[in-house]
Amino acid sequence: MKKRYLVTSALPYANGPLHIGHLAGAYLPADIYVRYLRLMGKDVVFVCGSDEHGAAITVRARKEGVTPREIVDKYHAIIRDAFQKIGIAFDIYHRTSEPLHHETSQDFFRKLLENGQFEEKESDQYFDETAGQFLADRYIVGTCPVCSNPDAYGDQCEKCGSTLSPTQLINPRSTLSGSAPVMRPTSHWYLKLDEHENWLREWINTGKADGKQLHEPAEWKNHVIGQCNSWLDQGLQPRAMTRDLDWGVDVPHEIPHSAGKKLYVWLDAPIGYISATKQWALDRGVDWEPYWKDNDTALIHFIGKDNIVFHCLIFPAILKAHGGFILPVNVPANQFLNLEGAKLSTSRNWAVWVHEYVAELPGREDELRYNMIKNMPEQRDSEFTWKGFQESTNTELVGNLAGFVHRVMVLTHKNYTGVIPAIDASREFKSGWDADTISTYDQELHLLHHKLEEMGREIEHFNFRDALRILMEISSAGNALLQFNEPWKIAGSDPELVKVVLNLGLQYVAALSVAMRPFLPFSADRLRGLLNLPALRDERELLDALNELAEGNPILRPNHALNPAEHLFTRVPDEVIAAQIQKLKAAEQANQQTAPAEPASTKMTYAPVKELISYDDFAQLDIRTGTILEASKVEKADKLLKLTVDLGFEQRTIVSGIAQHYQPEAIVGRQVIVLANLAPRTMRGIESQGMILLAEDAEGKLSFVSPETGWPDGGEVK
RNA sequence: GGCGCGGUAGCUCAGCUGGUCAGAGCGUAUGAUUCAUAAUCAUAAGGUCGGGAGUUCAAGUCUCCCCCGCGCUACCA
Repeated sequence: MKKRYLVTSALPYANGPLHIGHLAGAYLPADIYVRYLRLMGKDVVFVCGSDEHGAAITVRARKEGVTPREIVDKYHAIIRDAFQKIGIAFDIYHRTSEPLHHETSQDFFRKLLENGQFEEKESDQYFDETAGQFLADRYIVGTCPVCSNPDAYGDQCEKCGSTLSPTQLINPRSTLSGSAPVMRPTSHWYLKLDEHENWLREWINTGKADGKQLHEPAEWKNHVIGQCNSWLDQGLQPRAMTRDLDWGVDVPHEIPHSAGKKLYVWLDAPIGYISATKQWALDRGVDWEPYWKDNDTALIHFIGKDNIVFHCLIFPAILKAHGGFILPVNVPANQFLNLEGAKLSTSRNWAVWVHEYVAELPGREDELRYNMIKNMPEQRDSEFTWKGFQESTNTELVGNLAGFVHRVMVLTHKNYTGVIPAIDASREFKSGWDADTISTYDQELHLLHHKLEEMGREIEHFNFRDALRILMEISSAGNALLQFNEPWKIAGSDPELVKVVLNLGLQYVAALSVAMRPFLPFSADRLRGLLNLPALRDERELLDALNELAEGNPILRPNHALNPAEHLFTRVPDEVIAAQIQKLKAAEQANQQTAPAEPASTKMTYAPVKELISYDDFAQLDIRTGTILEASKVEKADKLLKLTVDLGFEQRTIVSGIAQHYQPEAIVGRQVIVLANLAPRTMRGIESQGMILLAEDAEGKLSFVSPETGWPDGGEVK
C-alpha cells in the first residue's frame, strides 16, 4: 500500500442542490473509502468543493435576475450543508471562486503555455452583435434538432438530454439580447491532446507510463477502461481550453489576446482539487506538494460515469503536460442511480434532494446511506425506491443490526448488571457462523478478525456493496450465536456458557461499532456511547481492533460497564413512505401539466428577420421546382436521405436531413422546391447537388413546400 | 450509423482469466424460538443466465448475428 492517499470527489456544480444520485455516484463511496483508510491509520486527505464557474451559472443568474455570485453563494451553502448533514467527511470543502483557486489555475495555464502544450487557433463562433460579445454554448438557445424543444441550449437539450453543439440548433438566438447571433472569428488556446494519445493509451491499458508501473488495469472497472478506449480509438483532438465568457478564471492578463477570455470550466474544475489541497495544507501549516507530486501518494478520483473521459484522459494529460504531478491510481467511476423507474432529473424535479431528506427525515441519515450503499451503481445503473428503502431499513437495520445489539445488551444487563463477564476460554459452544460447528472463544475471535479483514479488502477494491454485506454477516452471525446457544434458557443451569456467549456477542457488537463507521457514521457514534467506549476519532481504531483480535485479545475487557441498552434504529412507518411517494407523484403531475402545453402549436418561436438584401442578391438564387424520383436512407446516418430529384432538364442527387421526418417510400413522387445553384457538398460520401427547401413548424418539424395542384419540373421560383 | 457498458430467481443485484457458477439479500412458504421494536434462527424456490448460431471434452463465462436499456460520438448545405 502507498504511504499516503489523496482522495477527490467530483466537484458539484453550484447551480442546483444535491440529490441522491450525486451521493451514490461520487460522494458516499469516497466517504466510505476515506473513513476506512483513516480507521486503518493511513495518511489521507479528502478534498472537494463547489464548481462555481461556467456559463450555466451565468445563464441561471440572468434568468433569475441576480448575479452569478448570488447563485453560487446560495448553492454552495446548500450543498456544503447537505454534505455535512449526511456525514460526508471532507477534510476541506473548497470553492473555485476563491482567489487561491484563480491563482492556481492561472499558474497552471501559464505553465502549459510555457511548455508548448497549447496551440492558439482562430475559429468562427456565434457572436451577439447587440450585446457585443461572443456567445458560449449556454448563451445560445434554439430548437432542439432531436426532440424539437424550442428552448434547447447550445451544448445540450435539457428536455431530451441530447448533447448538442450550437450549430445544430434550429433558429439559434442569443439569450443576452434575443437576437440571432452571427458567426465571427475568435481565437482560443487548444490543448494538443492528440500528442498525448499514445502514452494515454498505454497508461490506461497497461498501467505503465514512462516505463513505470503506476497502476494495475485489472483493478479498474470495465466501463471505465472501455469508455477511455472508445475515445482513444476515435483519435483525440485538440481541445479548446478557453472560452469567451464574463464569469470564471481569467486567462492571465499578460498573455496576448487574453482580453475577455476565461479558462474553460473543465480545465479549471479539476485544478480545483489542487487548490483545495493547497488551502487545506495552508490551514494546517503543512506542505501540500507531497500529496500531488510524490510517487508514494495514491491519487483516487471518485466520479460518476459522465466524468470518465475527463478524469481518465484529459486531466491526466493536463497533469502530465504541466509536469511534476502524479497520475490517478484509480478512477472508480460509478454508473447512474435511477429513482422509482425513471432517470433522476433536476429540471423535472424527479429527485430526492439531500437537503430536503435530512430536513424531512431527521435522524435517519444512516438509513439513507445504508440504502444508497446497498443499491450503489457500482457496475451498472441501479435503482432507488422508497419501498425498498423502507424494507431494508426495517428488516436489515432495525431487525437484524439494531435487534442484535439490543438483545445482547439487554441480556448482559439482566444477567450481569451490564458488566462484561469474565469467561472460561476453554468452554465450548455452538458457532454463530454454522449451527453444526462446536467452537471456542479464541476460534471465534479469529473468525471475527478474518471477517473484518475481508470487509477491508472489499473496501480497498471499491466493492462497497460487498463490504456492507460482510458487515451485516457479522450481525447475522451474532444473532445466530444467540439463537443456537439460547442463553436465556440456561442462565440457571449453565452460567459459564451464558458468560462465554454474551461476552463473545459483545465483542461482535464492539467490532461492529468500529467497522460500521465508514458506512453508518452516526450510528457508530451512538453505538460507541451505548457501549461506553471512547468516541471514534477516525484514527486507526479499526487497525487497533484488528491487532488486538490478531493477538487473541477481546476488544471489550471483562468488568467493563455498559450503558443502558437502546435501539440504534427505528422502523420507517408507512406514512413516511407514502408522503415521499406522494411528493414524487406531485412532481410528475406538475411535469405532465406543463409538458403538453408546450408542444401545442401555439408556441412558435420567431427568428428575427435577417438583414435587408437587394433584389440582385435574391436573383442570384436559382430556385426550381422538381419531383422526387427515388429516396433511400443514407447508410450510417440517422438523419440523412439520399434523393434523386427530377428538375425536368436534368436529374440531381440531393442529400437532405429529413430522415426523421419522412419515410423514404412515402415521398417518392412528391413535388418539391430545390435550390439548384448551391455549391455541391459531400455528406457521408455522397455528393449533394442542391438543397431541398423545407418549412418548419413550432415543434421544429420539417415539411416540404409543395404546390396544391402540381406544376412542371424545372420551373423557376421567383 | 459507430463505439463503450449492461440485459442472470417475483424485486434489487454478485458471478475475475471457460470446467461445484447457476448464486446473495429482500419478498414468499413451512418449521423453530421468545432474550429482543411480530424482531431472531433453520429449510424451501425448480430462473433454458435477452434470442439464435458457432468454437470446445466443457460456456452466463470465448466468437459471430439479432433484439432491448444506458452512456459517448457522427451526419443534418
